[in-house]
Amino acid sequence: MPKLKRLPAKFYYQNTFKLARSLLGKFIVRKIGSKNLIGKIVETEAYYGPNDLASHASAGKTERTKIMFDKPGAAYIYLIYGMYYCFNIVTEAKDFPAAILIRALEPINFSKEANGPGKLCRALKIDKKLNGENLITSKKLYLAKNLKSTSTEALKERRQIKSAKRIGVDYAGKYKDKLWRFYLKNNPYISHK
DNA sequence: CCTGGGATTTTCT
DNA sequence: GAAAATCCCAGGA
Repeated sequence: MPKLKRLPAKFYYQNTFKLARSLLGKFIVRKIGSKNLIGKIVETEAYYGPNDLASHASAGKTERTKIMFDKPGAAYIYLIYGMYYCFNIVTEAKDFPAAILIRALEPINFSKEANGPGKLCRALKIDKKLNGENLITSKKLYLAKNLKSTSTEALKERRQIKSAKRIGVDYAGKYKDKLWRFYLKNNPYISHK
């Protein structure tokens, strides 16, 4: 088990695309009762700004999407296809809508599959009750890094980052082919190749 | 390898 | 009333 340290507010205050890459190799900690479920992030997707047609925020600020306009470090969680929740991390300054969808985790101390945004939320028991949760202060859900990771290990992992088209957004016009999905090359837990 | 459909419900038009 | 940032299963090539 890696020794983990919660990521500070500062971590979330960086450009969305940089952050989407920085998140790879970091850990999600989900506390349920006295137990922690821990997974390593291996795949992310960026949704950026009011013009990105793949983003919910392109339709404007609504009851559902208002969290995307919040400050960095908020959790945006929504129900998709009537069955699955998706977990996102809000980025960019207040009132600029952007978020990063966490698409896949490598399970560290649990056995359920988490290779896909819906499966990930099912495995970590993330639902709408956690929508708007502040990841910087929350006791139930937060992000962390490996305290013992050396700089050479971190560098090695950085070199494993690949980018690709986002999944399931063929309707998004000129935004559908943006290479805004990021994943760790050769990691067996990513949702798509 | 690929394509298509069903499950299930919130959200927006 | 249709669509949706998904997943799983069946069937065809």
